[in-house]
Amino acid sequence: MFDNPYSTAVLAWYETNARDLPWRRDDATPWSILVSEIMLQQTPVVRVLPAWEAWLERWPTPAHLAEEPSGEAVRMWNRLGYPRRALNLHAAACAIVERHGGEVPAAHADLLALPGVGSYTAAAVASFAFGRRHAVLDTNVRRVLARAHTGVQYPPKAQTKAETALAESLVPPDAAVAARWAVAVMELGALVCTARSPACADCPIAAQCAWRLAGKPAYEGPPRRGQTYAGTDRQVRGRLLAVLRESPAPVPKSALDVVWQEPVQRERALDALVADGLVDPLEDGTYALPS
DNA sequence: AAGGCGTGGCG
DNA sequence: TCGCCAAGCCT
Repeated sequence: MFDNPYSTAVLAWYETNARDLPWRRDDATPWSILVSEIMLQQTPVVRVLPAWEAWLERWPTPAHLAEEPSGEAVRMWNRLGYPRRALNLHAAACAIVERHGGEVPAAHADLLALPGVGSYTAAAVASFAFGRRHAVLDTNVRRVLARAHTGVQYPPKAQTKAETALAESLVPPDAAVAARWAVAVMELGALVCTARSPACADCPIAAQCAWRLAGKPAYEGPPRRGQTYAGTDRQVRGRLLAVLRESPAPVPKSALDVVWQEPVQRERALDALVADGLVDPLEDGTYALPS
């Protein structure tokens, strides 16, 4: 039996508080929505906006991207971070052309089969682009439900079955309403029920929020591990790839060697980039983005 | 299933 | 300052 005590207030709040994001406009396509979802994985909206515009200007359909070498996708990705997403998007475009006649599929299972598309992204695209009824559970929604429903400040580090079950129990029966609920509760988490300083005074469900009613108890549990960056392989990979992105031609290894002093770590990072398909070692000893 | 994978802004 | 955080995915 469906009982979502938050949906009416959250939906009404969304009507007047939603951001005007380009991938939410009427002229957004399933492809442009898929691109936005991949770009938004672990990446703030403000940084995605210009990248999304440029990407769709150049590749307005999956077929346009599929025609190009994967390295062009990596180059276009610029400094968005996690560049394997560019490779995934290129491979997804190829798969969409080969398996779906160039049209982004609407079925969750078909979306899930695309590289770089996990359960969240598949549900988001099915919901936002096609109006399908799915639980859309991202970090924003997890935080809202942790607070409003469970009464704790933060969700657990790894997503649990209980969270999935809760999210599914809250999906409105009607598909169109469900899609609206999905984007609305995400937006609430992004704008009001934020991680560091939630604006409870502006929250449409503050009166029903279990965490607020309990006096906003502080998070209890294992320390949430922060990802260090300086000195890691990730930083080295980032520097190596930046050299290749910025060079229109293949580069000699000496151009890569200068970005990191320590040779063992440098070689390990380069080997990993090659293994990941982000870098192509050419026969003449130079390196390039993949073709 | 815990940890790797980029980047940059903010409190 | 520097740790935390930002519409996760993959192995």
